[in-house]
Amino acid sequence: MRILIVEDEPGISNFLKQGLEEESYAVDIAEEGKKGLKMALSGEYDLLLLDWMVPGISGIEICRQFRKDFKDTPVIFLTAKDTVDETIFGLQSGANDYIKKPFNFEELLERIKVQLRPKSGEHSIFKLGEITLNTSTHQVYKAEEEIALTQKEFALLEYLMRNKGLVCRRSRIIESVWDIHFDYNTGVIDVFINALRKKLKLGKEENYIQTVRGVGYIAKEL
Amino acid sequence: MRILIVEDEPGISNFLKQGLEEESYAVDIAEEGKKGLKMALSGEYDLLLLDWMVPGISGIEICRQFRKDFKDTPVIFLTAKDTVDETIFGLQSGANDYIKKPFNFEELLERIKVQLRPKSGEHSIFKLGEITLNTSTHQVYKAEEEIALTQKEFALLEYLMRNKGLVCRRSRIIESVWDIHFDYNTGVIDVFINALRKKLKLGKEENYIQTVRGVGYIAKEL
DNA sequence: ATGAAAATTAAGCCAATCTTAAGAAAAACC
DNA sequence: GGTTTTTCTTAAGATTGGCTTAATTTTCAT
Repeated sequence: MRILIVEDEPGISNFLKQGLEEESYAVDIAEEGKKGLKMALSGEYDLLLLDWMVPGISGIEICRQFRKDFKDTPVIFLTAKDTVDETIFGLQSGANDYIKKPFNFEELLERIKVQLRPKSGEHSIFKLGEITLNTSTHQVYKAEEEIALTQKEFALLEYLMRNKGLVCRRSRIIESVWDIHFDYNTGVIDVFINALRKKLKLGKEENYIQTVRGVGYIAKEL
Repeated sequence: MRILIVEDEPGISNFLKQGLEEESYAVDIAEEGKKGLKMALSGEYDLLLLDWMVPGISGIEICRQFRKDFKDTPVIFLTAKDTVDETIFGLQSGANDYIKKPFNFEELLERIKVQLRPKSGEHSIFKLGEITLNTSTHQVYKAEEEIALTQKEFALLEYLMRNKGLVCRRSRIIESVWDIHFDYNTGVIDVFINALRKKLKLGKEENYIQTVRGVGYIAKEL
């Protein structure tokens, strides 16, 4: 899941970026309005976090422009203002939610999850055979045993399990998990798939993570 | 732990009742708003599950009324709606969480546990291996020996022990222990973790406080 | 059998964390 | 009020462990 933050205060944006990345979202930051709008219109993002006041174009204007092309991508405003009028104005310009600064990170996270849930059917717990992955506690179990995974391993497994039963193309994986949008002819994915299979002890009997030659990988029940 | 469900569809409420009882919660059901509010106000319950739409009084109104008298009892909304307004109203009326129908039972269970966790802190004594932490006397023991901790050290250890077995993200720690809601890329947490490990004499043999690279820390039994 | 794709392994680099120490802030004391 | 003591925070160097690359081996499809 990719999130774009349009916010000119590095303190806030970096805090958000770090926090959200710990929740395994891929996060980009635009510090200025025009650039933010341009990036948003690229269509690469699943959710927008807009500051009300940014240099260049205002958050409202970005939202309105963005809505012309993207009807379904959720937009959340970060706002210092909390008058009813501003709020209504923001919602009318097409925002899905707003949160007042200073905000509690967990609340923001909940709201982000709510916005993304309808699209992705997000649950914090995913299952694949006897493998259980819990995004909120960042833990993975195979049967009763806890499996220690690194961040990238976790993010990759989460991506595969989120898309259980669907073939995941290498290009998509590298985009979502690594946030790379250009050429990717390295073997990173292979290495991490390898690590996952090893740590999860997936033999030929239980190859929950199968390779789809020339395309990518698929996580599926046997 | 007693849970009250206010929900008019017998299918859903009975499903919940059965599932929750298997998890050894005591569950009562109110099928109608006014009765639900009355039962809730009896003060016998540790948690409320409110359907958004019930005959009589709406879930929101129940929540609001209930909050007047009970500030600490968690309320979770079961809602078919997920529009912005409803969500905001729900949270503003004092709900602690909400979950959208149709929901995953395990997810609901997780959320219930999260809400009830702080209450189990009423015991005020937490244990982690041979470490004992008593919030009411503000004392920490390792085996028989008392360990003198400073405020922040104590707060950090308490946070970790309250969340025993769960990965604690750095962003959450800095929010809960330091009350910092913005940029936090200082090494404060590291320093205090270090101090804790030193004072508690945690070597590689008994690393009750483990670091989870890129995410945070976890307190767990070995 | 052959070439392309994927699996596997090892090694260097880089970033996260640990550790230490010193300065700043707060609390306790006189 | 000022001094001392304790605690908190910052910063810098050392260390660890994860990420990535790249080279080699294996597998697969034609």
